Amino acid sequence: MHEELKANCSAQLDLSSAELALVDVYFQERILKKKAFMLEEGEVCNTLSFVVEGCIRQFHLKDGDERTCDLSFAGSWVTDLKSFNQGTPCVMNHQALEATRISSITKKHLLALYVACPKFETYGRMMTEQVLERASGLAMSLGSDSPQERYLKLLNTRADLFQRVPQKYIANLLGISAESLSRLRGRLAAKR
Amino acid sequence: MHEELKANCSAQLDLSSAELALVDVYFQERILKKKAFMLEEGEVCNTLSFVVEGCIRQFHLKDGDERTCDLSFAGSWVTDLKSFNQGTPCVMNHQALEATRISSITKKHLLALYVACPKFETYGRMMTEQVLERASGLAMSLGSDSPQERYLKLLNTRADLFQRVPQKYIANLLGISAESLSRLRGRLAAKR
DNA sequence: TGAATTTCTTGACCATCGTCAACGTCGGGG
DNA sequence: CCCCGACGTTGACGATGGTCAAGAAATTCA
Repeated sequence: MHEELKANCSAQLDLSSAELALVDVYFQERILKKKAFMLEEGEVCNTLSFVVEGCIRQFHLKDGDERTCDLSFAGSWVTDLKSFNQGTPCVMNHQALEATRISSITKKHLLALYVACPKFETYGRMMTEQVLERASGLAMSLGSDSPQERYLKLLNTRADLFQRVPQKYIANLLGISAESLSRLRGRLAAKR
Repeated sequence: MHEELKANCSAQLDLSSAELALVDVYFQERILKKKAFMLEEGEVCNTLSFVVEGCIRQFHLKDGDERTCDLSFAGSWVTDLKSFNQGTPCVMNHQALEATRISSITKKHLLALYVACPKFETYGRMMTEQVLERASGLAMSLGSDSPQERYLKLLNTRADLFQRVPQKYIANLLGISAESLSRLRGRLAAKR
């Protein structure tokens, strides 16, 4: 149980096997069917989740249609940090794009885990940093790069996405419409 | 000394006057002349700064010209969080747009302050959350709203910016060129 | 105050984007 | 096995954006 999560913990923290066993105590495995929602806009996000396999899409509704803001795959942490921290309603829907398995911990359990083993606080801080870095990277790219540059960067770093995820979601992530992404790809293909 | 910072602390934490006095011990006031740099791209950011008065512009160079990514005014915290936390080189230049006064604390002093009075850890967490929320808000707006929507939102929430900050920097922040912002304003003005 | 610099606006031109609509393809569910 | 729906592509069109260049307006500084 929670093998992948434990491996991730062990890679970052120096934990005894007793400490590592705490993961089984406080985390819970959840299996989401394709298209199932992990969290809906307006709810309070009271869990922090580690994606074991599959993919979670974050989106919100803008004038009635969906805007995909992020995609998270195995090894990533997913939560609405503001909602989680402050208990306010969250802004994003979190939906499984594929059959997805996650290891989740509730806020209450997380705090208990911190008490049981303070080393995990370091881990918590690192999760926050991961989420923050992701957000600032997105903001910087959206503010400074052209759609084409963003597309090429994504293609270079995460070519696998295009095999797994419908392009319309990727287009959203790049800040353009699905049609524009299709044309952008066409233009680039024509050039060589 | 540090009156504004202390007021901000007191508003968020319940501190005795002895605890509040720690601010004077660990923080340092800095005065930046107009156009002075607080931090340059590539350096390690080892301070966390509270803007007392004035304005800090964050920008980075993209193909030789500047991209303003954020503007911070009195009451905001400024740092390159990733660089600060991990000791890596920062990505942004931080420049005073006006004569600016800040209360700064180094990483070393911050850790010492946490030891001297753990209540400040809560404050530290809140700073991180403020920075994170700012970054995600920017990312969401850049990904989902049109330049015009972003402009109108900014005008509604921070109309004062346009009195203080050159439009070319605001244009950058909105993700468009200075000329486009000028035209956008022209279009909107023509409509009423 | 007056000159120099910076900032803002405007024009011209082309590239790209969003939208609406139509159409072909593919894959899963009945 | 077939059909329906989701997905990707393409076309047309108007709107908007980027860039380069020039000039007007405002600000700065000596």
